[in-house]
Amino acid sequence: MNSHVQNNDNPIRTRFAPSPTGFLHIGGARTALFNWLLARHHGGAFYLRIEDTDRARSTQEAIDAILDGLAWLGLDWDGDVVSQYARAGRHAEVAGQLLAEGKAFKCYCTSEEVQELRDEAFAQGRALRSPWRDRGPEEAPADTPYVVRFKAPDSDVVLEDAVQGNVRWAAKEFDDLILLRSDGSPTYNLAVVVDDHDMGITHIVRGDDHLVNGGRQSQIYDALGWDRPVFAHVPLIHGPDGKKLSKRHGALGADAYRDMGYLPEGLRNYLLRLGWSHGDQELFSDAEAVAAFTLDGLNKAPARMDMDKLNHINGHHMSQADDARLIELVAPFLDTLEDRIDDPQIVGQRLRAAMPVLKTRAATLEELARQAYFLLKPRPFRLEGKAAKPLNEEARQRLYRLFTRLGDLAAWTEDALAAELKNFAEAEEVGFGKVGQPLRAALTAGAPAPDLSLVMAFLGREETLDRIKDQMMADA
RNA sequence: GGGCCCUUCGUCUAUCGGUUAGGACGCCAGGUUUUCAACCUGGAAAGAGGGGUUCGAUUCCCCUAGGGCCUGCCA
Repeated sequence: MNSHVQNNDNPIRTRFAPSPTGFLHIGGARTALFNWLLARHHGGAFYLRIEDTDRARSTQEAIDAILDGLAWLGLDWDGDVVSQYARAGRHAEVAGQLLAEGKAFKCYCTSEEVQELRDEAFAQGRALRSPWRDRGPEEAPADTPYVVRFKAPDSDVVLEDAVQGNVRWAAKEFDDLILLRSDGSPTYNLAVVVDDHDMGITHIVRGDDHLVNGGRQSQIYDALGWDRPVFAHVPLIHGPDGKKLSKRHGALGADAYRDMGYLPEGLRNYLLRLGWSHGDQELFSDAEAVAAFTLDGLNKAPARMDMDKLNHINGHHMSQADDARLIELVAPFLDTLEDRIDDPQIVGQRLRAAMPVLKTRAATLEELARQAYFLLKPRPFRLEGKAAKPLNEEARQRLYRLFTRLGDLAAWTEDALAAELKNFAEAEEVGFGKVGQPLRAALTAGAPAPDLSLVMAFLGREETLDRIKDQMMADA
């Protein structure tokens, strides 16, 4: 048990709080996953809040993309989505309280003055301090715009982070940060603290790019006399080169992974193991993940994206997935295949028969479609190049004899077919290759496919015999 | 410039002072073999460098190097 587990009187409440300036990228997806898992593990609640206080950069498209991404990943949130912008009044109210208590002040500096102060602070290796923090309101110039700044405390700051441990900063490292802009709107650090407090958030799991903000926000919690939540700053995901994750290295939206044919549970499992571990266990079902996830397993070092491992893990979940669901999910990928049978009844029949086998052979839905293609190839088809090679005159005559025997076969099952092929090869007094190669060519034209007895079982007697006949009758 | 965080096989990681440093992906070899996969067996592969502390350091401390984050009237 870790020290952050809450008792039943104080259930865990987590949140994911993206700013709607783009899609749900892979790092955000992982952060959301951790928060979701933590809440589900403890039987708590997981909330979604959109940090849209920057009106110029927030878009409805981005909000929709994030919601879609979360929904696809299966990370369901509790309650309504909270808009931070809609809570601006409450933020201003809290800022007013801080002002009244002398923990914040109005700063009348012009942007030029601030720039000068900043340069000076920078040169001295300390954070910015506004001269207005100690001036009385009587000195305030009339009709001059002001911002409300937090009066940075003089004491050092210690953040007790569940992942990073205790992190300490000297008081001079934190500036008098702006709480309310000159137009009265709240800034990030104020809004986050107020919202997390009001929403009853107990655990904040987010990227460690917010670690310093955790220090700043701690000061605000303390100034307000509010209990600080548990902070857990998780390392960011890096690209394969160890540098910041770039688009070509997988910094894609969740929808891009969906379009590449990954299963949500596959991506979830992969993301879970990126920066979190549970002994030697690599593969997790959803139930296992929920049961095993605690903050203890979180790692401190950044992890790199590895598509090979994603493929492997996704492949495992493919083989575990429900057949009917896969048939549905693979449809759009089948549509990208050229020249295929599209009779829904035949397609459905063959896919249902073959799916239990096909799904163990593919890492993604895209690959599953390629593996299924041999089922949907319209006949008659012409063999070309390598695929045509096994079909010499001798092989054609042998195929004819096989054709006859298969036509008489009583039961058209995998076992019966396997036995029949074996018997046939023995009767012909040839190695199985002399039978299998031409037969495979005739049935699949070189397309990837499973064992031949399975191929024939999936295709059915009629289609199998027709495909063989096609090649017996084809021009040499 | 300042502050903070990070550093075990190529990659993801286990190890909570004493291990032949374990597992997974990938890779290599072999097996299976009727295509492509899958699968099975085996193999190569790691504590960034330097100081300490200790009977003993991957593990604790310091320095260096490398990487990252913050230093906005962005979040």
